[in-house]
Amino acid sequence: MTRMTNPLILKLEQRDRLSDDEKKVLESAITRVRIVEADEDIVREGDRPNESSLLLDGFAARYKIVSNGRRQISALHVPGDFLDLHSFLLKTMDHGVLALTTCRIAAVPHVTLEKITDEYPHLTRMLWLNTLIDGAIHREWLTAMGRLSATAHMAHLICELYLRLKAVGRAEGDMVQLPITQAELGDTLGLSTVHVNRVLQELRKEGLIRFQGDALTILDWERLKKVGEFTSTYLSLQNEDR
Amino acid sequence: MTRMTNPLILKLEQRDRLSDDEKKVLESAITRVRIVEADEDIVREGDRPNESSLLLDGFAARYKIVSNGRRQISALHVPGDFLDLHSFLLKTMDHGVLALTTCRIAAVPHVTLEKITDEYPHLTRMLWLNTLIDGAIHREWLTAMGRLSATAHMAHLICELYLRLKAVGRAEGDMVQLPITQAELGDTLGLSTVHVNRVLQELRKEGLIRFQGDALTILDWERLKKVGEFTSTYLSLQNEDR
DNA sequence: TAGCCGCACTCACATATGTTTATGCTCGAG
DNA sequence: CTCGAGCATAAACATATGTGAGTGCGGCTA
Repeated sequence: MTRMTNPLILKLEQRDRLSDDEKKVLESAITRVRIVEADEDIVREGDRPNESSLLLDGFAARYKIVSNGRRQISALHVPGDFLDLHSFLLKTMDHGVLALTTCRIAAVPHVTLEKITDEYPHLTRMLWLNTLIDGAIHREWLTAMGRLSATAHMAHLICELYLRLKAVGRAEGDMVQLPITQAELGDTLGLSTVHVNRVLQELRKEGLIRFQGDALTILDWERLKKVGEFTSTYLSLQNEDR
Repeated sequence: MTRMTNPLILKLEQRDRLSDDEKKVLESAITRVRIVEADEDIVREGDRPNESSLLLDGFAARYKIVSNGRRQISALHVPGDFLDLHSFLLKTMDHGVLALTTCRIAAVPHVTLEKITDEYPHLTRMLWLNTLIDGAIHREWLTAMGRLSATAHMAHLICELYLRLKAVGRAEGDMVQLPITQAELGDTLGLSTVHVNRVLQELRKEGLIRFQGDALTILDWERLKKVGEFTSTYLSLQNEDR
């Protein structure tokens, strides 16, 4: 059940080389590990955390509630993702983070992060990079939301999640476990659940995906990418000096 | 015509104290200043810049083009903003940046940024913060785009731009110069220009704004904020230790 | 083993926003 | 002083997506 490697290290090592020293620093940055049950808040809007949460296992989402009770999910997180690394410098949370499934979460104190920025420049850049990738994903979502059809947007999201899960070793061939309800997908894409349903059926009918229970299978990667106008550049999956 | 203070310093000093030393480093980080005419690209998608562009004067936008030629603007920039600080670590541009008006742009070499991360931890955190604010704005736009009506979204954008311009000393009372066409606003909000027009007229009719030529005047700040469900937390306008 | 709850799925209908096409400013170029 | 380009505005009509009100299945829980 316990993973060998800290999934954050796995994630960062895909983007650049980490020294043994840096890995040790990251490992020891974790103070405590806790479990958060599905549908519980991990951080709340308005909080001023003194530690950042690293997702070790499970799925989580950043979200905001607007006046009429509608919800928008602005980020979906998979193991290896920092959920609120930005709270280290932004201080006040401008959104909440909730567990979509049972989550295993490691805490990294902000004082430790500060120490890293004081003493480990390259590691600092890697953490900075981590938040920059979040930003790149936000921009991609904005484009998809503003200018793609609902179907294309959904295809795009599926491509992204598949690659991100694969990058942290959570894909089994063409299949990933994606324990997200259609209502949650709607809150992510800015759609009603009814329309999410319509759109998923279209992707299924086109033979692009299978989605039974939590198991999402990519049936035709090339066509799915084309429908979703997906290119993976923004995920920075290249390993290079940073 | 020339501004006394580097507007980046103005922007950062709103968020935390900068030492004289840090300010000197920022000032001398600039190699050359260039002018880019309206509608010209400042950086192109796919580029791998070895310097980042700091906007000294003018308006600029990050954008992406999708298959059918439609365009989505994922960020609007005002003086003091870094246009592609993220290219320092992301390396490859996943979007273009274009000048909306004539722009005065300073170049900061990536080698200089690397040196800053090696030697100036606090200044590094301030630059990191700068990109985190970009990210916070992206999230806010996602929420507005996904869950607000077109009218509310427009009101929200206007509130944000007003505050951001004011924060770098570009507001004259309730008025700001906003040289952005309705087509560009549409590409920002994910709307057609026709609908942008409808929505602006509604805001005018409601007595919330005046928008003549480039001059945007806030007539009723409180109601505009309410219509746009706007709270400024995400802009991190608080001065505190970071 | 019954019953309930969450979730996927449906249908009929409503509407916010898009599309197409056209008009008339305003301002700069010549 | 005229012309044309770019932009804001307008009206008629089209459509993607939302809303409201269900049904039914599968898996917990008592």
